[in-house]
Amino acid sequence: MEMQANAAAASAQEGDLAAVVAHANIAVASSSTSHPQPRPPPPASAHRMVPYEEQQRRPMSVACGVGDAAMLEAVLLPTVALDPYLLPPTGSYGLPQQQHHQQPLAFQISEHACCGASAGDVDAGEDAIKISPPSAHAHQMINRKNDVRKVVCIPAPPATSNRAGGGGEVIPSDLWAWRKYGQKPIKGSPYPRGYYRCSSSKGCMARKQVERSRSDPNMLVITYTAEHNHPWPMHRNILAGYARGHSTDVTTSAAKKQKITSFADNVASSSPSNHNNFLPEQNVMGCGNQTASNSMVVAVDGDGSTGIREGGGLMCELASNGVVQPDEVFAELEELEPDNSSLLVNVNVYSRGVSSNYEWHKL
DNA sequence: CGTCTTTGACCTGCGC
DNA sequence: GCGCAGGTCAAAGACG
Repeated sequence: MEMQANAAAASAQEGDLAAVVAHANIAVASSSTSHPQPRPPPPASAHRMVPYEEQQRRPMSVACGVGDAAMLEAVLLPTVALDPYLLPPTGSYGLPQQQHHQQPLAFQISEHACCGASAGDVDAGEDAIKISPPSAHAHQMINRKNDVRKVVCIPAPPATSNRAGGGGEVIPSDLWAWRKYGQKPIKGSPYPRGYYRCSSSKGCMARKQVERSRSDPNMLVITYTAEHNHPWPMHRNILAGYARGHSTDVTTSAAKKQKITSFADNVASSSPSNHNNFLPEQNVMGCGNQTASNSMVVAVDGDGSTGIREGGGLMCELASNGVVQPDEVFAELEELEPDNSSLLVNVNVYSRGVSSNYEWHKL
């Protein structure tokens, strides 16, 4: 366990974004795949709002401006239950059930999310992550085939033309392995819509559509359709997707990929006991210790009335007694991946001088 | 070699 | 029934 956690930290020190993300993924995957069984619905407590006053009272809090669901996922996943369309399993797949219930879950998903009535008419005017809660019917769409969709609006990285003839869209990873199977121009929108399906499992019906908001090109509208019917992806699929998908935007090399793959393979082939060692005590991003004071709040508000918000961005606050220190990880990310920093949506990191205290602000 | 993106063709649902 | 638009398929080629 310790060795693997150290490997993650060591990789972070080497400044490889892909490796860091991969390690985060793997840490989750190694835990989740220890319990390959159908995922239960997220607990109702997942959407409990924590008053701002309570957040302020919390010692050793972390406030982070986060604009990327993937970022949230990578950082917060081990202790957070989020939209099951977005996150890998955290219930029976992930944390042991007991700990899952003990978790003072405080991940906030606003019910004022901006998601529109249809994927083609989403107004993503708010500069914040907007995630439709699984239980909120107002944020579930029924398409013409009567399947439920969920829409996520996130700040979009700047469009690039990283491949000749390609759309050049930079899609923030949500850590599932997606394979693009189509792209269509959408009437009334200058931006094409990309179609992705889960590539982790052949039988998985999970799909997502990605397009820029026609009203706010700085926002990406991601529509998820169907759920994953398999555990959190691991081994090489997710890594291959990540490495390729960002290869032209993120500094990569054969050596780095080899490192990532090797790490993944090692984890994948390690014993179940090793898998369990990643979580929850020493998860990669240090949100692990399951104590009553270890909580996290993310408020995504549409009206500013709940949660904490600053400068129009998403504010996240958490108190962490984690083992691995995230400031190192994200400082490395920011330092070494300037071109990819947009994927992290300006998550500026600084330390307060106390090892377990961090603040991330969108400045 | 495996997995990926790209892209034109095809299929399907919906409105008129 | 027809046309439009959205969604999917599958072949070709790129990438590591």
